[in-house]
Amino acid sequence: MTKGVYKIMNYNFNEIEAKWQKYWADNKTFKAKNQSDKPKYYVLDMFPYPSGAGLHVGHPLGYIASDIYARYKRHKGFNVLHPQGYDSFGLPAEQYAIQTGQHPAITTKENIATYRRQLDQIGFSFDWSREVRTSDPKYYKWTQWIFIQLFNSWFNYNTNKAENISVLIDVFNNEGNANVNAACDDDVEIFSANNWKNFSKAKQQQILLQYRLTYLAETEVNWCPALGTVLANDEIVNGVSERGGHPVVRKKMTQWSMRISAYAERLLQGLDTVDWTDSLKESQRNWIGKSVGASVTFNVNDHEETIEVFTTRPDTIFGVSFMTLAPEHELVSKITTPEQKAAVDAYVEATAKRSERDRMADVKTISGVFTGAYAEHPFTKKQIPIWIGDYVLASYGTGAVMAVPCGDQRDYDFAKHFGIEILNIFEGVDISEQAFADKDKTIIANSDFINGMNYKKATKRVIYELEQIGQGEGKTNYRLRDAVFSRQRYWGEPFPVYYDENGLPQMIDAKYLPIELPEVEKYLPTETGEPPLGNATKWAWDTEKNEVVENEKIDNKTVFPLELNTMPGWAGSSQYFNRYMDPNNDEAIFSKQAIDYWQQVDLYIGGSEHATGHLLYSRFWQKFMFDKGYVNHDEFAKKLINQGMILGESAFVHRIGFNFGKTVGSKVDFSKDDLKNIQYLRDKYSIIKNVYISNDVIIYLRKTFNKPESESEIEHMNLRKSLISYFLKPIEEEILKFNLEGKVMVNTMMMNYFKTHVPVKYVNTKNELNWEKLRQEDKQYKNAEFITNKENKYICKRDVEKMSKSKYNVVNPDQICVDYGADSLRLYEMFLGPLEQYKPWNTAGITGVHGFLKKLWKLYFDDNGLKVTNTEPTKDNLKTLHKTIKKVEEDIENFSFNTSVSTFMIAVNELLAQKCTSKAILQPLLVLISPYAPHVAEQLYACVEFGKYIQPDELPNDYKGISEVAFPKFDESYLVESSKNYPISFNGKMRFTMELPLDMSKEDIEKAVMAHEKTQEQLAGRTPKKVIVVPGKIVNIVG
RNA sequence: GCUGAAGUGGUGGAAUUGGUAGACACGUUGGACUUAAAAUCCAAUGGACAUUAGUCCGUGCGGGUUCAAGUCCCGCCUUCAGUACCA
Repeated sequence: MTKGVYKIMNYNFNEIEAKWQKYWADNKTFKAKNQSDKPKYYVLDMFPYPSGAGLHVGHPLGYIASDIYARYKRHKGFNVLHPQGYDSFGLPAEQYAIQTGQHPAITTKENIATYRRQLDQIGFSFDWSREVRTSDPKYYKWTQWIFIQLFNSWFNYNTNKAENISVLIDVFNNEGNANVNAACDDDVEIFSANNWKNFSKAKQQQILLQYRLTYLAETEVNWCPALGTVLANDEIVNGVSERGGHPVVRKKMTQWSMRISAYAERLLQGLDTVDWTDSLKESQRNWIGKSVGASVTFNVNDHEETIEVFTTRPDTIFGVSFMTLAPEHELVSKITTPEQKAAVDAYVEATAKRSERDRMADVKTISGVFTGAYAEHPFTKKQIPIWIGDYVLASYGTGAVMAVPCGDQRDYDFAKHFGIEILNIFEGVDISEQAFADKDKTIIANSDFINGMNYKKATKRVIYELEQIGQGEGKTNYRLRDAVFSRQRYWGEPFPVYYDENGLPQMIDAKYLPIELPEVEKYLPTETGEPPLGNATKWAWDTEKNEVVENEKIDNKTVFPLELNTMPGWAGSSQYFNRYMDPNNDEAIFSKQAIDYWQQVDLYIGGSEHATGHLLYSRFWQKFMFDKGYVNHDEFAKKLINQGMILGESAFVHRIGFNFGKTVGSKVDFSKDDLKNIQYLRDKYSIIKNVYISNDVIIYLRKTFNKPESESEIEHMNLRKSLISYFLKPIEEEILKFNLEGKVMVNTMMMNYFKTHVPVKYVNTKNELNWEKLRQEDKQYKNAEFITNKENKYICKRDVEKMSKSKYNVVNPDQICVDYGADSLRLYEMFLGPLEQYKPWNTAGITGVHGFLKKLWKLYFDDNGLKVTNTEPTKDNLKTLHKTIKKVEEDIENFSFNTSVSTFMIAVNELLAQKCTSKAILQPLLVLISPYAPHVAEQLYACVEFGKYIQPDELPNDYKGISEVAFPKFDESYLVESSKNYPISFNGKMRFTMELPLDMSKEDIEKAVMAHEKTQEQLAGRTPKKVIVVPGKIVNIVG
């Protein structure tokens, strides 16, 4: 047999896939045009961070789903935009640079090359001409540009949108700031127009900074001096850095912030207009954390200061019996009485020592101290004791609460604990056991002017009364904080900012962008604690030449120092979806024509881990861009789907260890050496190193009977004993050697068990470990001893976990593409289960879909070559095809890709059984399959088209391929049946089926069923009480 | 605690507005082909009882509605994810 013939008859996926991938690339098959008569459709994936580890099988899941949808939409006649790029700034590359000195740009480039190779081999229909990389100066030029736009804007609450800062300056010039209703810092001073005009330029700049959408502010951060960097909360464990265990201190730093809080309400409202999952919307709502209530001002006895609190329950104001301040509250030191000072100071100090984590974790302990001071109730003028307590958080609201023990469980617990009065202001409610927090059932009592009112009415009235006496107003509070936008890192976007002679930030004119990252010797912070950019020698801005110049030229007259911080990871990803529309534009972030055509993302697919980070910041920037008129939608993604994670099946090897007990008794004396030797034994045998025990043996060892009774129990314990004696032998020898006999006891009932991850590639589907190979290839196991079971097999324990390098359970798609092909991989990833669900990966199962593709091939080719003919399709052929069209179309529209794969399998099984060779069936079938398995579909489609086996390089130049062939039209008439196999149930239980015509009347069906011999058999002489006939569905006989 | 998602064979998972539970695969077992292996093909496969016919049980648990419930209602349990002393 010649090789050429061999190729035709068999499904040679490696060759087919490589050739078609090249064909698509050469012909720019998936290049999207910015102008078209077709309707547009924008399908987007969350772009990846190109890590050094490359892709594992979990990564492409969402990309495959979006690719299927994109290809489907092309078949449906849409002009589809389906781009891909890289979120290529980030910490791992910088970490690697610190360790090796390798420039992050180089590692990033290499990693991207790996990603690209891996993505290409899966056969995605990406338009690579639109690729973006966030670390590319051509791209981050526009990230810097947006930063400047934000700097030059402020948020006007009256118009509820961002406006140009010049508008605000005009207002200041005309009337000062008293009537400005803007998102701004808390401590803005009130000034008149005249004041403003007389302020120095520097002072004016400082004031404007308090209004800008991006601004410099003092922020409290977790500073790690040893690492020279700020750490996130979860990078700190027990008060020291997770990495290296260095001390961490709270420190105030001047950093750029983004005034996202200005958009809190619009970010919340906007959620109602997008088709995103409920869980995702819910997390964003939680994150924004809107609460409606009132702010109330309490006067403090004998002090000028007042305490402002926020409450969601102004209706319970007559139930206030004390106030609680956060220990950090600035008033604490001012109002504490001399008698209470010692106690308060001690409490404040103790609180400061506890990390935020500790404080949050410890919810049960009630603690607090009385300050000795009293506030005055705004209505009753009663004296209210002021306490401090760490259940009140300085960072939320005003850091103070009016405590209403009867209506709030925490206040209730606090009051009970310290014996503070608990007033009951609820009609007919017992509060002797717990607080009553149900707003809806509230009827107010003992509350002066609001007695008998419900929650809503009372709230309204109290706010009105508070406003009358000038001690409060209705207020809405948001949990959403402004976002810190500075990072003390090298590998991020530089700010287009220099600092003038007054140390105030100035924006570099947009026409000089990008400001490129400078070269540095070291990627670590400087010795003086400045960010890594502080190492750059050429990092100053010349305002005359408008270029970056050497630091030594800084004279603070025309040459100024540049900003040393860089932007955070989310900067580059917050507008990338719009940049894809026109990614090579040097004149603008995108052309008007491009944004007018593509509008917004129609379908966005990505992981749910970005729910409150990327997806919130992007919405914020999009709303800003909308306010400025750059984009025409204030939500960037119409529909969003979260793909679930693919989990790995980790494998474990086991070790055991023994515990040693000292013999108790007055006769036993332990010398110093004895104690030392016992410690030595404990250290050595608490885990027996290098001895690994098969999991079934471990299960055996773990099963013990304290009082073995039955024969099998006794036998089990005897066997166990002999097994253990094997491990005990060396230990007993050492005990003898140290003369410790009789002084120590080895506990064989309570042993220590340890499990360790072992690379899954050494474990087969029967969970057997190839320990010989492991010992050869992994140094760690070079001298290891493996205790096997009776069959001489070593069995591993398996567990489903997140796929990660550290768990040794990653499965690489490269090998799968080699062994089974990209089409098999694509089908299998979809076949695993619903897109949004978490599911474990099991490579063994891929033979199922691979077998399907081979069967598909056999539908078109046999030993004699192509089988497809122009014969008329049979009724059954048409039925199979149209049933498949219907189901697949519904499935894709519902993103239920797993069920389509089954549908294909059923269709191919049926057509093979029908011995179908009809082109009229077999060609449209390929269009259905094409989004899922594009390579094999393209190949077979071309073969059917030209009536012979044909290679991509033999195709005529004007051949268009399958990608834009119209999706087959579903025709209901082929599915119309004349009869139905009715299930016949008795009392709801199906007993047998009966073939009956569909146009049969209810009465006739009943007659036919009753006449059936099996019906009489089932009834056994009984007369049915009732016969339910649902035509076309079911017959149920009751009685 | 709150919010969201989910509990179906040995495994991944199907099941439209309530209407034949377990589609389609994996795995397992048996068989065919082969010197053998691979590949391929055929058959069986929720559990229990039964020679067969068939019967009973079965979608996390307990109730309910209905001729009929995996699906609807009420009350629980478990798992996963997010979030948290949010005033």
